[in-house]
Amino acid sequence: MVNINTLFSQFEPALMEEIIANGVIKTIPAGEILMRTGQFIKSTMLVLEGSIKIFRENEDGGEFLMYYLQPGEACALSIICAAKSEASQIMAKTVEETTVLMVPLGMIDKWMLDYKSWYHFVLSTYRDRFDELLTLIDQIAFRNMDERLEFYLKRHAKINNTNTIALSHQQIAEELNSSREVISRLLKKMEQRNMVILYRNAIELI
Amino acid sequence: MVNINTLFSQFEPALMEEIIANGVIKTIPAGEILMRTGQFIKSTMLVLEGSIKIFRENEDGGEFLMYYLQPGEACALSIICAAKSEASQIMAKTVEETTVLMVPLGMIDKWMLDYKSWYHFVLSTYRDRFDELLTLIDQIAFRNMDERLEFYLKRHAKINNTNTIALSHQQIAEELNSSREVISRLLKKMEQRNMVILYRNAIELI
DNA sequence: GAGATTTGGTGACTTGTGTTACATTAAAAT
DNA sequence: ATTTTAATGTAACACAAGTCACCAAATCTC
Repeated sequence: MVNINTLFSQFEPALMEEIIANGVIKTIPAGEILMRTGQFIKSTMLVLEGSIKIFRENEDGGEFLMYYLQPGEACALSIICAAKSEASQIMAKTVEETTVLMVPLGMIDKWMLDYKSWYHFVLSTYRDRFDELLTLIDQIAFRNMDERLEFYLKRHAKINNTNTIALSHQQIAEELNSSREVISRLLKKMEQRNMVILYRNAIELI
Repeated sequence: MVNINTLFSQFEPALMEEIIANGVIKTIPAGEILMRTGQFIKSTMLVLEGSIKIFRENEDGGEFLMYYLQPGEACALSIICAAKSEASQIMAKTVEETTVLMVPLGMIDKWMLDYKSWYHFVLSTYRDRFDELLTLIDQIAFRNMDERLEFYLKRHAKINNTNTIALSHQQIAEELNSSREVISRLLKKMEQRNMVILYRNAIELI
């Protein structure tokens, strides 16, 4: 069982009680789509365990990575859309079995006024996602694929707290909106420069 | 004199009074830098007249366009940047003579709790900028330069409410992080397809 | 174990776009 | 009016990255 109090220790006790009273804890298997482009958002969620990938789908079904939601984080877009009851522009999918706390839309507005810690949490969530998008724009606007790949691998390693990235070249290519051959080629070059060791379905950073 | 009441008609009277009491109206000449990468922000601003360009500077001084702030809009980033001690990666600059209403940062938090219309305004500002960044990511991740140029011209025309875009090829190239020759080439092709008419320092959309 | 599928490696080619170099024309400055 | 500067046109080339074709090895399925 996840300890919500530890994960969201910044919340004041009264807010925590309300969250527990109004929220629904749900465990979702890996690879499930949580939000589809154009879909209306009925509730927001706080991630308790696992991780959620936020991405944009291209014409060929490639899942262009925007960022990951980790435990202790919330979906910024759902909070914003909640206020306006508008359709989402992005897709969300669990990358592993994930436990979330679903919070009804009505509560979000209410808590903003009632709890300073919630207000700061929401603003900080929004700020962090904004920053993440700025970094992404930086990458795709100014960096070549070799730099983007390196950045991607390092970030992946950091998030999963390991030096071994368990992904196929094909999966990486899709998340970077590139092609398998290009990624294979660049990875081989990185291996020759002793930056990585390549295995089947795995890449070790050194 | 600009009519603040018309521009921000959604604000409740009490809020409007506070805005007028606490805000400072300032007119800034064209081409002035309002926010520099890494700068600390002391106040946020509501645009009353003119327009402000939000962009990212690349190594060569090119001003990669993110979006424009128009009358009736506020700078979402100023709130975001203020709370973060780390360097903001964006810059803001007036594109024409611009009148803004400067609001001390302390007021922003306060009004969020006191005035529902302010709360909705700020959240809606966030949401709109987020949307704008998503559209930008879409463009640079999935579109070729010809499509991006077309999108850029149409948006520019729409914002300025005219079919004639008064920009040099060089300026356009910088905002799209491309080069002058490439833009000239693509514009010529568009002219041959009867999509535009090219003048010196101006492009007419047809 | 045989065949099918997934994953990765690689060479040849194509395309989009950035670069270099220089010419031409319009506008501004003198 | 002449000179200077800024804006635009264009050809030739370079390079990153996408595509095609095919192969080899690992893994899964029956």
